[in-house]
Amino acid sequence: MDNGRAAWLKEKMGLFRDKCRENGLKITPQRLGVYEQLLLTEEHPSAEVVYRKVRRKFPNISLDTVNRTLLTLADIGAAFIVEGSGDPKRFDARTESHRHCRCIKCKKIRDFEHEDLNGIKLPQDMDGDFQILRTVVYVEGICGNCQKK
Amino acid sequence: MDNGRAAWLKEKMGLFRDKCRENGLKITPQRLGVYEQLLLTEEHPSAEVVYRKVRRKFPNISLDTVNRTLLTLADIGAAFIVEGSGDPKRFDARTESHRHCRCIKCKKIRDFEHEDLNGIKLPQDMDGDFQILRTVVYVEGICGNCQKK
DNA sequence: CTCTGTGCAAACACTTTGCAGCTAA
DNA sequence: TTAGCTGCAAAGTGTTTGCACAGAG
Repeated sequence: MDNGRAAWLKEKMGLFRDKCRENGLKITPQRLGVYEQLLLTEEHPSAEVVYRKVRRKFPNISLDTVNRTLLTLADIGAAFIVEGSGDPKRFDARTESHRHCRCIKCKKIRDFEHEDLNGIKLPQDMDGDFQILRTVVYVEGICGNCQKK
Repeated sequence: MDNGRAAWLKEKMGLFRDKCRENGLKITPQRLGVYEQLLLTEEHPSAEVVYRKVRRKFPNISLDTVNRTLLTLADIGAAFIVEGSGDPKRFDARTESHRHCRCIKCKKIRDFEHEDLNGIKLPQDMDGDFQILRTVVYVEGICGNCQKK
């Protein structure tokens, strides 16, 4: 099992190097380290968490580098920013069921209704004991206004 | 139309007063002002934006009050915090399609797969020109661990 | 009168930016 | 060699907390 995982890791790292080259990015030890830690963790870590892990291997790495590297990874598609996180809190007084669509450029949020989304059923017991409070469905994209620019 | 809207607003504000009483909250001008602004706007404003609006009517209100009031509104169910916003960015190196479920207490995010969610179709043209980049579906709730506490 | 809510200020957490030196290609 | 990357420091933004006073009940 461990062997399989080691091989998987090696392959992933190789693909990552390729991806860096394709995008004209230099292959630095820090970059490799950050990516490796992100691959090896099951959590969906914040920059801070990655930082703490990477520092075991690169004691001199800075939090900024981790931060910038993670954003770079997201840029070239080697990682994702977990949906919706990061911006200031937004509030909504509409209590009826409705959906949001958010422009990633100007951050505007518009409401919309869509039938298919309302009927979604989820596993009521995920691994036995996760109490579901709400199911979030929304759409991210670029609004007409921002496309023109 | 304006009359209809005025009546609607009056009714909403009345219900809000009731809700405050039910929850043992005092009815203060600031609280009413914040809620009213949130009702009247179509955007999904941040605390800052609400603050600027409310200040036209209550020049002495502070940003903190707006902030706290909005959180209180969310607490008693008079408003919602728009999904996923507010926390630090989180990253994920898994590039295959999968879903997240997030515990609102400990902020842990776990992956899960669910068939129904993958087939979702969205209106390809919302109001004509919104370019959809991705459809986000996730589940919020309380994980087994946090329920025990 | 009492106790919650408000306003102010300070602390805090996370992110972003500028710059000088370093290093992969 | 040189363009891009790193590390450090500082500033910016949004949120939280502590406390004294004011105002709702």
